[in-house]
Amino acid sequence: MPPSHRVEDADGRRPAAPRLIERIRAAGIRVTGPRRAIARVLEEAGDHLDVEEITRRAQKIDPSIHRATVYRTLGLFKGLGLVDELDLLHLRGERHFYEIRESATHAHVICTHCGKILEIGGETIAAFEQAISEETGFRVESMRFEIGGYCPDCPAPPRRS
Amino acid sequence: MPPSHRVEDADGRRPAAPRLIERIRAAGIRVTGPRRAIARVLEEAGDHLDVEEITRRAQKIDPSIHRATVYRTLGLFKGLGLVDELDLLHLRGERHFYEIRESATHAHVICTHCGKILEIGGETIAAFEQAISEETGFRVESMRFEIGGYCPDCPAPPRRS
DNA sequence: CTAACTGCAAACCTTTTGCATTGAC
DNA sequence: GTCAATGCAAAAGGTTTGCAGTTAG
Repeated sequence: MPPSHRVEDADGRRPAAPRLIERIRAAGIRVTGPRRAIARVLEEAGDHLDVEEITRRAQKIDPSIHRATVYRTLGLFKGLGLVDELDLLHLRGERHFYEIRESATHAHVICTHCGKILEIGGETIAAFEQAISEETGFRVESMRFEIGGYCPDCPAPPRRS
Repeated sequence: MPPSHRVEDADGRRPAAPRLIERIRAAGIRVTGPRRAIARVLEEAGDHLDVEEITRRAQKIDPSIHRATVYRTLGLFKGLGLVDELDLLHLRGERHFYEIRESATHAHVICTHCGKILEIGGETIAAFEQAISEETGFRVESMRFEIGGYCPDCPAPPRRS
């Protein structure tokens, strides 16, 4: 599997990232150098980043930013509902990945052979959420979909029944 | 949150567990004491167990069974497609939970307030899998659904919009 | 008999925490 | 000025691994 997750958007759309820092300020939370840097890293990322990579990129902006701060900041952003945490089927160990929370929920479809990740959104997901709400009576707050399989470019082994 | 996950089956159905050990033997893999014990623990479990709990229960059968063996055995079972690994939205830290793979995929719907877990299967899931296959061209091998929200018995905070 | 499996202990890796210092508002 | 945020280092928590002894087939 490749070292980085190239993400392809199933329908070619890439929604503009909301300005994280403005939303933090609006929430009455202090705007600091590290938070600014980490927000910028997330906004400029074209793929899912793990903490190590976020730290590396944030340190290009300010080398004194510490790993612990990255963890705390991501926890903060997550608590505010600004980012989502993924683990991508643990295909790359225990590390977690982060992405800015898009307006709509989407599923991650992961090729277990080549590591390619597709994101699926739209009507399929909306209909599913609706069905879950109706069946369970839950008020759904977050959905995590991680789907593994073989992409059209990869040789799939014969089905073990 | 309660210390153990009582699982409620949305439609009252609890499918009979396949006999893990027979499937292991059929796969030409050695049947040993620890594997027998761990398989039995999984088959008798009414809820999702983490490694610590599986180890504890397996040790009731044979006290010499070691944690490392439990990890290795679960990895083996997982590789054979006999069990699934969950993380239940990380609501209980980084530990992973295991369950026997049922014939059909199901979603875990988790109340983030009281920890209750509902399992949803059936037509809703089948239709979703079908839609994903068609949209992506992937051959879907496994799906992990972890949905968080408030169950009907728990007070939901007002929506932050 | 031999390769696969196990128990044990140590190593590993990611994430969290306590504390003194710094900095945003 | 005050309380929140940060850097650092150490601890925690879960999982993996090397190795020598054991065992299933």
